[in-house]
Amino acid sequence: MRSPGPVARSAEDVDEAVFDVVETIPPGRVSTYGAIGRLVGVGPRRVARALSGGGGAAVPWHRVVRADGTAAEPVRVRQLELLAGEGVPLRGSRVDLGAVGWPDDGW
DNA sequence: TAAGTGACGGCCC
DNA sequence: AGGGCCGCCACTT
Repeated sequence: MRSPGPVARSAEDVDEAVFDVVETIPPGRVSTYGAIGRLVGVGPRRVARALSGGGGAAVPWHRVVRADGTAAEPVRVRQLELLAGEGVPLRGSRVDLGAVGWPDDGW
């Protein structure tokens, strides 16, 4: 029928899937590369690669941080700035995922 | 084809 | 709490 085994999606489709999920993150909430990857069905590094390629102004890339709550080096300053700007509580230069993590542990 | 690289993550010390 | 190691995976050289 459609796909015989491991979902053979094109690289572009994976990017789209990642952007789609990221756009679902509510303002004031923050997710991680690993969490997004789990929802999409790819590894965290693949998610990072998708976001590094841009994606469009509609994609709130700043709501995606590392599993330990720190921001990726190339965008660290800018990202913390944007997060603080939308009311995300920061502990130093680290996001408190226990408080604003998304999705909720139920996923 | 092999080796290097990166917006990562989990484990161990 | 901080830092090193190694595994992962797609892309580049």
